[in-house]
Amino acid sequence: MKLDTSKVSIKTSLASCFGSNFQDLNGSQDFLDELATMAQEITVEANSYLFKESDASNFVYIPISGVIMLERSTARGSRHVFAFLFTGNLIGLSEFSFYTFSAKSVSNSTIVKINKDLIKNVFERHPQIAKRFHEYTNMVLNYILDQLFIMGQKTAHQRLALFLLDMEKRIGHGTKKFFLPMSRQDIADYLGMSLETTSRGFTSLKSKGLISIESNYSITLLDPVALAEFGDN
Amino acid sequence: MKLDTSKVSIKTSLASCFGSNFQDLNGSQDFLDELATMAQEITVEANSYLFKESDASNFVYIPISGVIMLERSTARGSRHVFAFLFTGNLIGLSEFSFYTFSAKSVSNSTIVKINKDLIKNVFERHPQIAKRFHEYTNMVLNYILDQLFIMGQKTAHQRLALFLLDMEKRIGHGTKKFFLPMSRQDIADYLGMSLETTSRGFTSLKSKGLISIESNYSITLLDPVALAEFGDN
DNA sequence: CGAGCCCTTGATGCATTTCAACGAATGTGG
DNA sequence: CCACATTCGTTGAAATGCATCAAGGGCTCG
Repeated sequence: MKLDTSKVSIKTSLASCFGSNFQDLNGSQDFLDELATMAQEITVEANSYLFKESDASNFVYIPISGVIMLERSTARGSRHVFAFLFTGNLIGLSEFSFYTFSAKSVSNSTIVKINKDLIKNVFERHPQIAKRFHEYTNMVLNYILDQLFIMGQKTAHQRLALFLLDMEKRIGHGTKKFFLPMSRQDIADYLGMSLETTSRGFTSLKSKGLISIESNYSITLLDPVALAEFGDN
Repeated sequence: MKLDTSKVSIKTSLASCFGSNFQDLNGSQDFLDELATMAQEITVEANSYLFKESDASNFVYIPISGVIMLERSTARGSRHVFAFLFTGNLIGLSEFSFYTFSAKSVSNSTIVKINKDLIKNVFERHPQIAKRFHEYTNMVLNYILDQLFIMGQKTAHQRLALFLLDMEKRIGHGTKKFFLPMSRQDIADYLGMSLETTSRGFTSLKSKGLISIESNYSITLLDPVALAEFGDN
């Protein structure tokens, strides 16, 4: 029940949710103080669940390290992955009282867990912070719209190319070589295709000279511009 | 520049955005008064644009009658339809200063056009109304997540079945026979498939005895339960 | 070294797109 | 009101993309 809000990792994660000039916002200190006493830092093992579909949505989570995957499973055993979330992303922003998807940790993760009532309280006292939060929601909405567009219009291999570009931006922050934390199956379930098609996609992008595969989880984008062009066509 | 906020059609549209007990909310009268003097009711002809992608997003729109389609077009001429919006839906809730899609009227429409500054102002004065608005955003987000799931996991004919069920709920409000306002091409671009596949989908659902097609735009769901089952599998 | 897991590759079949032609509905000008 | 043009929807045939089934390869861990 004690969170060290002076840690750089926590500060940067919060800044990524609430804007880079978060510290200057009216009420930010009050918010940080509340977090320091009421929020907690938890660790989650790889492959275990943060929460499951239809659990009561009492908490909001912000990953500090590691990767979280949001998923939903169908009546007939198949699975859909909605999103991969990294450091500084925000999980559980829904205003519904139950989660509509599960959150599973892909790797060992460190996560800040915040009581939703605390958040709501802060929002009521500090409209500026609430506003930032809603801007974040809006950004997410736009991100999902883009994803919807990709799902509707692109071939499997194009979706994979665009996925890798997105991961480069979010994991590698522009470094062409980066570590892909999720399995081929996870990617397949995210992009709405079979595991085999994902694998063939990797092979195809490799043989086109667009990427190189050092190991299953280490990828280098050899030609991001051409990769983007391939994805956009 | 004068809006008759006492009209039933306008009241119901607002209620649908801001909740059924909107009138009881703190500040709702103030909001209505502002709308009465500052908002306007406009009419838009079929096939004309309310706004286009990358226009400055200065207004928020609420359809009173008619159908609006949100679309984006690609570099190479293809088009994606994000959503069909009906009476009481809300358009342009983005906090970005430019729209990221175009809004096109499918039929002749009547629309309430509200200046975004007015909205922002009201939200600052009345947090309760702002909150309703954000709940609405959240609902939209969940709706799009469902759509993403459908796009990733379902076959073309299943997507069509689920689309028809959604339209029944939103247009017919549960009346099995209803008027489909959009063309086959619009549906195809919404569901991410070709016009021909859409057409074959209609034929297939008809021959399965799930729907009947009185005319191109008049559809009856003969067996909604079976249709839902077909879509869910 | 062997078991198990994840990934890759090959072969086949089905779903969907594409190309092409036809039919139905709608609108226009004579 | 009819002939014609035009738009929109349906249907067929061929080609393609992707899923599925099945087998093999490579890595990791006991």
